[in-house]
Amino acid sequence: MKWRKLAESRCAAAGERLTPARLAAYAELLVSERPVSAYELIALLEDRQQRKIAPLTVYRHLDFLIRVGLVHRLESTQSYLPCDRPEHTHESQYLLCSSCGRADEVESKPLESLLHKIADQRGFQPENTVVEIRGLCERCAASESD
Amino acid sequence: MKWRKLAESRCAAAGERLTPARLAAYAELLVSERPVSAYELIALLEDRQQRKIAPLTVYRHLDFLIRVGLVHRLESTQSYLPCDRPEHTHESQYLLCSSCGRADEVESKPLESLLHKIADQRGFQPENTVVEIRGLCERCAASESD
DNA sequence: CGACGAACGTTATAACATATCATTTCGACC
DNA sequence: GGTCGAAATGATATGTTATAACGTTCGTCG
Repeated sequence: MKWRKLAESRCAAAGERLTPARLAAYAELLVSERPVSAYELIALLEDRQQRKIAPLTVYRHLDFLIRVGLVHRLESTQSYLPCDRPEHTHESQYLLCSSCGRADEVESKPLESLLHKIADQRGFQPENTVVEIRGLCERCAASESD
Repeated sequence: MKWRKLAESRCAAAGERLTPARLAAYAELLVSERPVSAYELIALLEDRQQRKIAPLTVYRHLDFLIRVGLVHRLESTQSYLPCDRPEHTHESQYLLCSSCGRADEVESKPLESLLHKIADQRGFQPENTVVEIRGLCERCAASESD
């Protein structure tokens, strides 16, 4: 249950309230072993809570979780997943397996500094970066070569 | 009209047919000074041709143009733009200005090799990479600081 | 000219996301 | 404890992005 304290401390740090509904959405992402779309998340929550949930509700919770740094959005698949390293805010970089669907979070300082250098050279002020490498993870690559 | 010959040669190289409808979609992207969404493209084409165009039609044309390497899709904004360097197939990296909406294509070999190195270290076989740096372009940054 | 596959058209629908406005909850302050 | 205001939620509707299914047309090649 370490994740819960972590979530609480992240929210406290951001001056935001971690309500039961927000926590429930976050918990659902945590138990999923791969990124889920907003509508998949709705279905999961409806199933668990046995009641209807409006899309907007879930989108609001996702926005919140992203805002406080507990969740990331994958742009190339329009899906959401808990941040692997929520201790601190950081830029996200992912390896996305097109076969099994899993996402592997990477944190490469050299990559980040290179991205900023590229932007700087063009007088560009980066606000955030999207880095998503799509391909086959080690396991799927091995089984495909059979 | 250099772009037309270029488009033709790209399609010929890919063993694909460049039909009038495909060319029209490509031309429309070329004259737009910023990335357009699929539905914006539909509206532009309908306006120019004075007839209804179904979404699927445009999506097929976009798929085609992407397949032959004439067009790129921006994942973080779900929009499409002509490739700046269609002479050869390559990975795309973009600087996206959140103020004026313009996209600036970058081709950084060091960045590409770093991305591949990161993947390699994890036994990951990349198929394609998404790199989109969002922020303020030089001009917009200058005018915001007024 | 006939057969085949690629491209296109039409209609419908699925998937993803936001707008608006009313209501409730919760913490801060008295 | 009461009440005020901001934040969160709920309900309903709608906007935006993308694909499915199926039939028709068009071009190429034998």
